[in-house]
Amino acid sequence: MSSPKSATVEPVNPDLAPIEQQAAGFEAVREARRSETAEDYVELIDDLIKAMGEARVVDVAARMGVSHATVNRILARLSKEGLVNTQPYRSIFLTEAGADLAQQSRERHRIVVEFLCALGIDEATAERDAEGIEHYVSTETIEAFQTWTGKLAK
Amino acid sequence: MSSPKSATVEPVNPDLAPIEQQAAGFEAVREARRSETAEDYVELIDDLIKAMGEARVVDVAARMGVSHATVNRILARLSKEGLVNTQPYRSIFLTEAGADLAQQSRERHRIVVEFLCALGIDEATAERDAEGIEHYVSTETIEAFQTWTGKLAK
DNA sequence: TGTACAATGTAGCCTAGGCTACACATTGTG
DNA sequence: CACAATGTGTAGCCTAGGCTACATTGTACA
Repeated sequence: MSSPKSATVEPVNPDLAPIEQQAAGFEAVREARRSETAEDYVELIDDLIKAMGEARVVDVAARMGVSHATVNRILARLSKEGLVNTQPYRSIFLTEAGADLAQQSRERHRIVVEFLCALGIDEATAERDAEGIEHYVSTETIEAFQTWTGKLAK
Repeated sequence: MSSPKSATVEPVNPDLAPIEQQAAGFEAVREARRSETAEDYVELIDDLIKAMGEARVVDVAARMGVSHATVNRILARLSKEGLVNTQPYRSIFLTEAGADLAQQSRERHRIVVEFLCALGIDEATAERDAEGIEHYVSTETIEAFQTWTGKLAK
């Protein structure tokens, strides 16, 4: 290496965050990413059941924009994790845990969208951004969003 | 299936978004996810170079909270994509494209953090949340954040 | 100068989540 | 009732990004 230095030490330069803190942050993001798929799927399945009476693989695939093979693979995982109940050639059902997660996800999603709209962002963009954002927002931030949506609305 | 229905058609129930629009949204999120790793790495590498004079695999690994093997694998991809220059056993350099990307990422990151802080969120939380959020925020929303940070600061 | 140690590189394994191609079920209809 | 069409399941391949274990290189110092 160009200059040997002792080892992985705290920065001489104070511009950088503490190592452990930064690493924990990235780990938290990776953790959030892991649950993202599950949240998106149970939320969509719940929407479909509410709106159409049932959730079918073909509809989930169309709305997620993926192949039905991908949906099947993910459903197998969600089933293993106790979020959905599936039987061959039957439509998809949420377990109680799955329904709870869907409910929470929908709520977070709603809060984020409403907040973005309160900032003056058009609804379509707010929807798109919320889809990506909602999984990475801490409880504190969600609460702040809620508070500010009320304040900005006046 | 429990009720046959014709096929994947527009919802009878109007609660659901149009299929193509929803699918495009999820596709956009997947697209953003693909560039997320690249952005995080070039930003970190740039930070390390600025703060310590060079970016080494061992430091990147410590700060990302992953093994050095993972860093090497990702550096190989970034190198293939023209974002970094690496030579065996030498420290890591950014290409011009990599430096540009780092600059943009840092800017987005800063805007998001400042906005969250303006909402009253403590800086540590703002930093953590920004790490996840910054990759999924549209240009419109970034601009709105900037505008509101000014307004809220008064 | 040799050698131990730290850093880097590499191989191989894993999960997640994409895909296509092909196999099998279900169901509406001729 | 049979069969075509649609939906569902499965196999196999790919990339990304985790890991551990082991090999190799560079550097510092005894």
